[in-house]
Amino acid sequence: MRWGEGSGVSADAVTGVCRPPYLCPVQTLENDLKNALQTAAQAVFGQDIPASALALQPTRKEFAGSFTLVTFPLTKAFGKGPEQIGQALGEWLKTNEPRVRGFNVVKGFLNLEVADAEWLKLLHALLAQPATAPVNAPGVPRRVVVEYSSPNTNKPLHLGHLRNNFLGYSVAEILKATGATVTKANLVNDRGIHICKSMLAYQRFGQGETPASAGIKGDHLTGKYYVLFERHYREEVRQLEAEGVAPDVAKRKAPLMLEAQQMLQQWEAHDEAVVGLWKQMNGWVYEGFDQTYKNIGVDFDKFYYESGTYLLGKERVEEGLQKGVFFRKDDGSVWVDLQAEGLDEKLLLRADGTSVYITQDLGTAELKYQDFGYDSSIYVIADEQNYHMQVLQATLAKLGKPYAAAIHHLSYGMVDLPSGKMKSREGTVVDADELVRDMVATAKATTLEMGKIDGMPEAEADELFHTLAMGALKYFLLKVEPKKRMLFNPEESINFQGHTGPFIQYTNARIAALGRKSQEQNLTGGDFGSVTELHETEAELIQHLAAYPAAVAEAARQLAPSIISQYAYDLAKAFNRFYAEVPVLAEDNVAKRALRLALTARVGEQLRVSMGLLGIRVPERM
RNA sequence: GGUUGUGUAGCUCAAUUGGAUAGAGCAUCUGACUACGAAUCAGAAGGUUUAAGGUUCGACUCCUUACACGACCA
Repeated sequence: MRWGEGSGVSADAVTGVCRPPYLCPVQTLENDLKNALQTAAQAVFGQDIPASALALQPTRKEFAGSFTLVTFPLTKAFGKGPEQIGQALGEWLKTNEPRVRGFNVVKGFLNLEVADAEWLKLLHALLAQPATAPVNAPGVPRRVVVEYSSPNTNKPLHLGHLRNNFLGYSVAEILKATGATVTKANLVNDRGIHICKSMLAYQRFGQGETPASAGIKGDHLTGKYYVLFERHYREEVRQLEAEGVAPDVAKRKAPLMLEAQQMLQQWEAHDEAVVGLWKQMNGWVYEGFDQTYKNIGVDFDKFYYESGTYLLGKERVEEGLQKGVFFRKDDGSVWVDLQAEGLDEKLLLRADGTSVYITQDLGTAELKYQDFGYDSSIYVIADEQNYHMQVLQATLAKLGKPYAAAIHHLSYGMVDLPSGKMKSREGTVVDADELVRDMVATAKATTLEMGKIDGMPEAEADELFHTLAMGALKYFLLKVEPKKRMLFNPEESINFQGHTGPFIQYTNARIAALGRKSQEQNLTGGDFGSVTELHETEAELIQHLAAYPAAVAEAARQLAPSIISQYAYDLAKAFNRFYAEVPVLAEDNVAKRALRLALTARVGEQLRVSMGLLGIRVPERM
């Protein structure tokens, strides 16, 4: 990974120093404790703790304490056993460091208990900054293009696209949260043989049908003809094979395939009729995509079209030939030799001069760099393209492009169904629009059954059902680490209880209800400076709140929304524990009540912001 | 065949990048709504982390080999 080598990284981001515009309070507490540990080590052992051993980790739930130092690595340098070291450091801290209220040593682990006053200080520091303040994330690039979605215009979006869209959107938002300048780009694959297939089928069987006349979304209508092509084509192949033609020959020589190829050539030759049909059908598809994108809540700053970049790609191929890094074979086709890079020879331009996928990728990369001068260009693409992306990067490097090293493939695993892999040609896909519709229906049924939104206006209720459905779906797809394959079981996978989006949404609805009630009862605000002691669940909540910057920074470094989803879940969980254990509105002590209200409101905001990074909205009631 | 990814509780996923008794949710069982929303909380049960070696204070994590599944490249 090449994070941080780009020139646009700010000085603060590089040094890791956290300054006011950035959100970083827990780091200061951690740093204070680390400094104290260093002082203790000097005082007790006359030595420094090496930087590699100075990492504090959150203490596990089953032990007392908040931060833990692992003392095993110190045994050699200090010439003492791990327990001895822990005990000695702990005792020194307890008597000399007011931040440390107590400690315990379990084997090689020194667990530090932080004084309540310190948590209260931390809470004040947190509240002094808006929850939306950018997060200090050393090593994360500053100018980023995130390319995602990148659909083909011959069929509607399916479940696999949803994972892609949610990942891309979320990664972009997470990077933005670190203060990076992010462009969301969508490279539309609007040309090629697959497009001609649906065009050809439409010409044959369409009889002038339009989305309006058929009452079907444009992308679905076009997809219908794509499937129709495949069906007739397979029939032709079967017939040829029955006549004794070899299977691979039959596939190439079936009349429909030959016609589709001819159509592609006509398109490249700007044949008026073909281009007209192409424009018409692509227009339908874009209308359909727009609706879907809007419905699932993703957006783009910039659209690229392969029809507009493949010529630029051909220029790059020419450039490579002139530089002598590409070569031409006897049949006229152009190749690049990447064997030195551990890859293979790769075709860049066919013998007939037509482009292949990678031709247009070369053009698009160039164009993106011209437009945005990124230090990092992220491609959200399924892992079946791993090899292709390596080839692309290596080829750009051969061309000596400065941006080659900035390319990063965010590779994600396929979404499997219980019945196996989705295949659009065979119709075994989960259609995105249909899935969302089903989810909304389920959310509606579940919510109405709960009976908690009686009297809510219909429009508002419909929006709520949509918010809940998308929350469940997005959370489900984003909580899994991207590179892992995942299983989607339509009946069982989507829950509204447990480790889900709606669990977190519900937590926020409770918080919002507390907010409403405190308004009604005039219990708002107030100073809580007089509070000196905290309930265990309160301290825990503060620690979770303060962990937000670290979670965002890590998510940005790893391009892993799953880290954010885990964070939001932990925070909601901690709040629900707090909620079950201590009264908020019913607390008699005015200062304590004020503190709990402030804490509650902040948790709500933090949940809203965190879920926002996943593209999930949180409702006020549900 | 070559390259590469994955393999953790019945199921779906975690594990702060080498740290404690491997954690959550679903499903199963038990308890809690006249303090603020039970889509919640508290608890029980569920594991030889695919297998066998190795590295070390310490391995789901790193190394070697094998097995299973997937993807890509001929």
